[in-house]
Amino acid sequence: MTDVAAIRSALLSWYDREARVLPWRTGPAAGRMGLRSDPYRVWLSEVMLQQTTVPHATPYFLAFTQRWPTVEALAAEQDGELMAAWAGLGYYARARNLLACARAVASQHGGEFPNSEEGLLALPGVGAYTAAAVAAIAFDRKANVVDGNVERVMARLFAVEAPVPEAKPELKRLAGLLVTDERPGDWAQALMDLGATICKPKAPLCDRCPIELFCAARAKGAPESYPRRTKKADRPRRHGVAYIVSRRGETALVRRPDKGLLGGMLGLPTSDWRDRPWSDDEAARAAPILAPWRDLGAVEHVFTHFSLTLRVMVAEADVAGDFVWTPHEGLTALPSVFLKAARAGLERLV
DNA sequence: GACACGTGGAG
DNA sequence: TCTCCAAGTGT
Repeated sequence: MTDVAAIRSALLSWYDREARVLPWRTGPAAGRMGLRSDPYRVWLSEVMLQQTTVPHATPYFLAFTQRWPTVEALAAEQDGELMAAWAGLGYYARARNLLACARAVASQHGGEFPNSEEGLLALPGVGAYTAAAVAAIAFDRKANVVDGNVERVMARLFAVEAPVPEAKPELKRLAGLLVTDERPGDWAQALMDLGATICKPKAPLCDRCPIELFCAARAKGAPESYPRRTKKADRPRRHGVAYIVSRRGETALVRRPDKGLLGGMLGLPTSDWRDRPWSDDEAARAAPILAPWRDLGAVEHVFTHFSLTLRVMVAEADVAGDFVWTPHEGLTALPSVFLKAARAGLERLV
């Protein structure tokens, strides 16, 4: 691997010129002065960015850091407030783990994040990637930071023929060959920036790539065909009913159990989500209260592992019950699937 | 190792 | 419309 030094030099130079300005990054000037990023902000950004695009996560990052400037402030927040602030970002286990992690750091680590990969890895919601990323970016520790971007860059740089996910260990090994003690945080971010802006999944911009000359996939003429992938299984469809119980301009919500889909979030009461559609009678029987239900049509929503056809039913009912009553105009801090159902329902209600 | 777990943008 | 997939983790 005589090219290691040349590849590193080319990519780090590119990063020094082209690094994107992102709210969780300190500027290159601060980096040269030896200033590290705030571990809290680095950690928060890394968790938010898991399986999530920069444009989607950015407004949440800004809102969170304004409202909770420190890990202690976050640790002191109520569960429900945190979950509401996370609504719309998806993968809600991240939010539950975020709070658990903040509380662990506050109560067991004196408010300071562990500064080693191993220590970070022990925290809730911090896996191999996030531990390595925070260690490298916030603490300047040498770490092999491997996310989807890095896997793609490695698959192309070395023209790895094995398909992912089978090739993941090999891709990680290859990434490790390029890691040194020099500028670990910048190296990790350079590699990820390259993957995000140049070495994109489709239509990579090879003519702008600083390491094009080293790229085996480019030499073969089909960089976009890496990494090889195995076919994905078809996404099944499920059917459910969501119920809008309306009372004087308010709607009944329920807190979902911590485990499972949309865990810990507020949502509309629903039936089970099953393989077969729901008839009117079945929908009425599965409802949270006895009432004259009106059919308001259906909405479609796609989750990672299934598609959902969700019928929306509405009833006016002056009931008590174990509900969280929320004004119609306040139905904003909900998972997107319920936002979709509530909006469709309330539109058609008028 | 396989699967559960959200969402929205791009092509 | 439809497929892909984005700075992954927990079980």
